[in-house]
Amino acid sequence: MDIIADLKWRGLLYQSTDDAGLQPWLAKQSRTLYSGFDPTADSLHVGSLLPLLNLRRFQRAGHRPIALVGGATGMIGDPSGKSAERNLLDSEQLAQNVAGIATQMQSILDFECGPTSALLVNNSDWIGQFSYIDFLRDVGKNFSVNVMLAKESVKNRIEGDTGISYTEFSYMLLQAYDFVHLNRSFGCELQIGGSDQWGNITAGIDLGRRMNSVQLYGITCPLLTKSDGSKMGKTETGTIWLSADKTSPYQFYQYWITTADADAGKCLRFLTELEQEEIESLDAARESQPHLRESQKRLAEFLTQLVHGEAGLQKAQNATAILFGAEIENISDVELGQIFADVPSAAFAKTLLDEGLVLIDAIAQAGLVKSKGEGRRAIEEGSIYVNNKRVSITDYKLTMVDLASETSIVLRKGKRNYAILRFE
RNA sequence: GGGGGGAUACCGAAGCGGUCAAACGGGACAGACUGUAAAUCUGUUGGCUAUGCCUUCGCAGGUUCGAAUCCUGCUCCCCCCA
Repeated sequence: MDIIADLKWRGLLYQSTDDAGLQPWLAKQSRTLYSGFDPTADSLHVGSLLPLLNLRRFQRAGHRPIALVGGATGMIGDPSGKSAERNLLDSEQLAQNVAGIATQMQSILDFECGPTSALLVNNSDWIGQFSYIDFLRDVGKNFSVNVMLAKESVKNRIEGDTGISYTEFSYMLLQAYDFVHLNRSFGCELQIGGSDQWGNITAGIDLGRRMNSVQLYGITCPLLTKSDGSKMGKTETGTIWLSADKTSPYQFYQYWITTADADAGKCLRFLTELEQEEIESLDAARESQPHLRESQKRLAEFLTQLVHGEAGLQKAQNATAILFGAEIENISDVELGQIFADVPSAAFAKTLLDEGLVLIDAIAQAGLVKSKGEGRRAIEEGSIYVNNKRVSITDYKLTMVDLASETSIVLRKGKRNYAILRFE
């Protein structure tokens, strides 16, 4: 199956600048394409997976991907899809972010495979060179404000209440120039991005025609949204990051395991490389035996392995097996330490166990509840577990018999909030 | 500059002298049911040394036995007129 057909059945092809011509054009020879990433943090998050995987699909189909990190444009802020003016990042923070993102991309794109090796570029390398006057003369001259005003991203902001600053208004020119620069430097001819990037992509194509007299291509994919309308990759507690330091492999795995049935099919198509046949059989299984949650398991497995490697996946699955298993007992400190590496913990003196440590105090200090009053309620409601065993005695005291390992007790509130108590 | 309205817990929003730690809705957190899903149902949602005590209704004062509620001043927000 060729790349376009693959994208199509996955539902990843939203718009393209040349529906008919694209397929033969890509089939003819290896092409160079790019997608941009915003360095708003020192790690990518789940939202970046989709474009990154798309680059990867193209790479596996024999094309050369370029991941562009917006070191320069990140200082401006893309108005597309945003209702308010962006906060600007300072250049030091930006450099740090770019570095962090670069290492993460290496697990997804192949940077050492000969002619189709992925490239990582930073647009501050060329945009930073420009003087304002030069930029206006060489690039700005090619833009019609009338056309720019008509672009969706700009129009929305002008018609909305927030308005748009001159800075963000100019964003489009920078991204358009990126495309032209990559075309000149690397022969890049195709830009891919989310559907909110359409205006920026076509701006780049126009500019390419004017400045380089070349025909460039662009395609967009749908934005990945959840069936309930909320954003993929965000939870109430925060963003799901690709960095193991920010989101542990276990948490990452768990995020996908709990994917709603309604979203699972879409996620499998958008975010995995499973074959059509397998995905369709997972669809069927989800219909007939939803409780087995095969789709969610495959999804979590694929993505955790991709982002955190085989070792990360192992850790996540191990932790899952124990945490969602039966009562925890006869486990070693070492095992416990690995499984609960990212779980908050509190340390106490071992002697406390002799007279007994009041459970309410323990869960409060471990951070499972905000106050003792809340802790009291939680126990009354039956939402507190010691070593995965429910305890509903309000004045329960932890003693030596509650140790799950040599020195630790595992506390849990609700389904999946854990804390470790260490007694040394 | 003139006139009017408003500020209440995570958010929205009632309350307009005592029975107010403050209705109701949303959210959140739990429990039941399930499949670590969705939907549904139930409970909880200021703190504590806990049948009581303490701190909260924009800020600072005041009236009163008693104030989120009344008065004075201040700060901020919205609307109308200039």
